[in-house]
Amino acid sequence: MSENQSLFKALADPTRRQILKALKNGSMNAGDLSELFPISKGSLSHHFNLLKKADLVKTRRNGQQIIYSLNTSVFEDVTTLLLDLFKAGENAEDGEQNEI
Amino acid sequence: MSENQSLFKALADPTRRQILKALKNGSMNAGDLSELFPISKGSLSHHFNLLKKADLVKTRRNGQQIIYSLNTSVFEDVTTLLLDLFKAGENAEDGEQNEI
DNA sequence: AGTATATTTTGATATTTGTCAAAATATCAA
DNA sequence: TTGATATTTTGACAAATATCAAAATATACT
Repeated sequence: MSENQSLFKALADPTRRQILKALKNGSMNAGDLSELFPISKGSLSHHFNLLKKADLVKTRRNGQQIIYSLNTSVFEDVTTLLLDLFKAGENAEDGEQNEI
Repeated sequence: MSENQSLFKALADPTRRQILKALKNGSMNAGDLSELFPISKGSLSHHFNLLKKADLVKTRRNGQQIIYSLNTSVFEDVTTLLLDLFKAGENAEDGEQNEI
């Protein structure tokens, strides 16, 4: 799957958007995150995985825990992609046409 | 489906993003759009419908043709939603918390 | 080594999504 | 009104997705 596609797909699920929102003000481990959602830890882990593949979150391990945090640098990418979708005259330069 | 959800879902498909991109520099009718894509007109019409529900495109009829154009005002909404997802300290105001 | 805790992975399943072909609808033009 | 063109709608189907329970993995503690 293309990089952009995995990014848009990752944003298309409400649970994943809630996860991002929960991480806005600081990192959280998987267990604490799981208490915010009424789904199994397995399902949540699946969502973490998609967010990670889309480069929307970073992880580090601290002992038994996996700590998730936002990868805010991707935000700029999303903005660029949206501009590319909507704004006439703001096309990607030749040869670096953004994949849509 | 919530307004935001239909918006994110609509953006999650590559064909639909291509449609938006094709409309960036001006409106097009359904038939001309269909020549840009290797899928049936029925399938394309389905995509048009989702884009319309997400308020990403507007339509008008001109005789037998349906003319699609971008609804650029929604671009601001998307930007707001993304800020709400990523930027700490830029939360929606109380009582008008953005649905995610 | 053995047990407990945190998290991910796997396999199964129900739902959603994108697609096509064919039927239906709308408009135009003779 | 009849026929042609443009588009949407419908019904069927395959592929993708979200979910769960259970098994597997990784780390910590005694």
